[in-house]
Amino acid sequence: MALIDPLAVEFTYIQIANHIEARIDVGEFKHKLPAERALAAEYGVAYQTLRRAMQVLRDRGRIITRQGRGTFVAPPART
Amino acid sequence: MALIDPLAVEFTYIQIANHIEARIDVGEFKHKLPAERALAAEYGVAYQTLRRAMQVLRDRGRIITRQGRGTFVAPPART
DNA sequence: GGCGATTTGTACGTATGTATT
DNA sequence: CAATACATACGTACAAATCGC
Repeated sequence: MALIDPLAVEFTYIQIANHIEARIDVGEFKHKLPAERALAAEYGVAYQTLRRAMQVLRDRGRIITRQGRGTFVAPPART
Repeated sequence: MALIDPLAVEFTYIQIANHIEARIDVGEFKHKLPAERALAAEYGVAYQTLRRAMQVLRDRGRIITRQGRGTFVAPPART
């Protein structure tokens, strides 16, 4: 599965952020997400690159991260 | 001048962000800031660490960064 | 309370790409 | 076209918080 294309228009960390967000939307991740380093390995990117993607999702309000605990799906924002 | 103390309570990139912000406030930087790599060398930290500090200042609304052009002091926010 | 395992956080140094001058 | 300057990406090491035993 050619998930990440380094030559794509979108940057790697944006592609990953979008992909993880889709996995949240589809219900694959309901509560706790895999460890950052596990996700980095899964996507075949550097840890710091995956951290960037996570930062994007935090900015989008989709995840909540706590040191030592993990990363969790954020409750849907009230509309 | 022991600018950055790796053993301080604040993280390196926060210390640097605060220090650069003070230099802006004091009028040392009025328009254009030195290049990121020059600042990294001046503070004796890695380029990516200085980039983090700059991100903090962008978040604080103190600077504006443009690829290929440089980093500039942001006009004061209206109150 | 201690200890180890797990997980996120910071920091480093480097390479390459992209935009501006 | 060359020099300058910001942007992304990699891989690594160590620190800090949390959890289970």
